[in-house]
Amino acid sequence: MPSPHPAPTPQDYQALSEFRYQLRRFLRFSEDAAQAEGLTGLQYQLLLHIKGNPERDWALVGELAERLQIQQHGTVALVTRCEAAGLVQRVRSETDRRQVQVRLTARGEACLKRLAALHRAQLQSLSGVFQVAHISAFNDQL
Amino acid sequence: MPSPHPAPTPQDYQALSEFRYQLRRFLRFSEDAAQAEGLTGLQYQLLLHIKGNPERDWALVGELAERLQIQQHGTVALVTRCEAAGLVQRVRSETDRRQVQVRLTARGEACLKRLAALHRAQLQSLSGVFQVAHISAFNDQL
DNA sequence: CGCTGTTATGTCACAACATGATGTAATTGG
DNA sequence: CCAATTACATCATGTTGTGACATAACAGCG
Repeated sequence: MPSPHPAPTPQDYQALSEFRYQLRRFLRFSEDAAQAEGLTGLQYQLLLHIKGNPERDWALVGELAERLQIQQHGTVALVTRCEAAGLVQRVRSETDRRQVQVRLTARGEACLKRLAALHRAQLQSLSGVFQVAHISAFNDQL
Repeated sequence: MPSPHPAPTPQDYQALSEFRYQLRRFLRFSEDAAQAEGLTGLQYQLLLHIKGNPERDWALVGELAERLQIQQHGTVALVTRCEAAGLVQRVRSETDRRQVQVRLTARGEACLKRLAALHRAQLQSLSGVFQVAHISAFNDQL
């Protein structure tokens, strides 16, 4: 058994290509929106994951690394850039002095608020786009 | 009117954060799968967009730039790296000698075939994940 | 035909990003 | 109290994406 998967059909290639295209278009929108606020796409995502935690208004470096799916030391560098840009603030944990709590500054919060509103609107207008690729091309075959 | 959008709710932030998290997880899968074949995620996408064209078995640099949503000269560099890796081949167009047709090599085609099969399986198993974020959290409010 | 503007690709320098290798301080477990 | 682990950090390195710019080929027009 050389391959555990059946060979992709021409329709598979087309659907995968279209899916990645739509994905890139959304990420491009996100990147451009972030840059209009003076930040990068990654910096926006970092702020988003701090604010997106339902339990606390801060996040640990390691938690952010998991949400961003990058290495911890990549996150360290990103937090440093965000801190230099005045978007977040490092606070040493009282209970465990190894930990660093990353908190939003007022400026970070304001940027995030505007960007999140834009993204919410964009995703609402895109409802269905991401499904199209895999539902119509893949699930139809099931 | 300072803002054309209503302020995001805590649920909006959570849903946006979760959506980007799932997106990153998928992209991480894609990146890892590509690296297991010895290429990068971008290189896989380039191959995919060549093969994903229903009309031809090649693509112009400019067309690839649009599908990848990056600048043309960024695409030039990517094509050069793919060519160096033996995945694609540049062919000057006969009809318009400004144009360069990017074609898959046998090796590129083989890598792509395996990666596309993996991605198809992964997306099938993910059916619903991308919807979850914006359908459940956004569309419910409409 | 020759001039101009546009299109398609390419080059170069630069900053952001992601990783591997490695380090340091704080906490935990025996 | 020592060893192992955890959390964060630094450094050097390679990839990536962009802006500024260059080159070559086509297209339209007088």
